Amino acid sequence: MKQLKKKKQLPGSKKPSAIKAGRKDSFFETVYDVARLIPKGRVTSYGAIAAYIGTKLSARMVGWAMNAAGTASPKVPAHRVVNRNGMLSGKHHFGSPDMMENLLKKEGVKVKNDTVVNFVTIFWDPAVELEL
DNA sequence: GCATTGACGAAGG
DNA sequence: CCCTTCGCCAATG
Repeated sequence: MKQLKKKKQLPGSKKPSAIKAGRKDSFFETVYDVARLIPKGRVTSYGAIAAYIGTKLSARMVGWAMNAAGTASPKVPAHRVVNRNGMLSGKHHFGSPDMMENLLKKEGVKVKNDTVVNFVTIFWDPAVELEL
């Protein structure tokens, strides 16, 4: 990422993060909860979780939460979460780049070239499955 | 305290 | 159709 100081972040852009009022206290815990609900052999995308939570405009935060997920008490199945292309973007964060693929394959998810083959078929959308 | 980054996503050129 | 840029929000340097 080059990011040559394109626009500089505007000072004071701190908006009240209205995250699922009444759900979890932390935005992260909400993400963990949803991630843990992902059935075995199924995968979802960061955007799907973000949309379910309500922060679809900030799918990045979901990925960020996943980063902290590694330190969560029950390990969050972050390996079932991929980007909208079905690509295992966060495989480098599992300690080993092969671990994520291995885990997915173990659950019956076919991974080819760092990408979930039948991603569309096994895609698990919390907004649909859970029907908030 | 400001600048940069980050496991994304959608839109524009 | 591929690549670049912007947006969002939080954390880190």
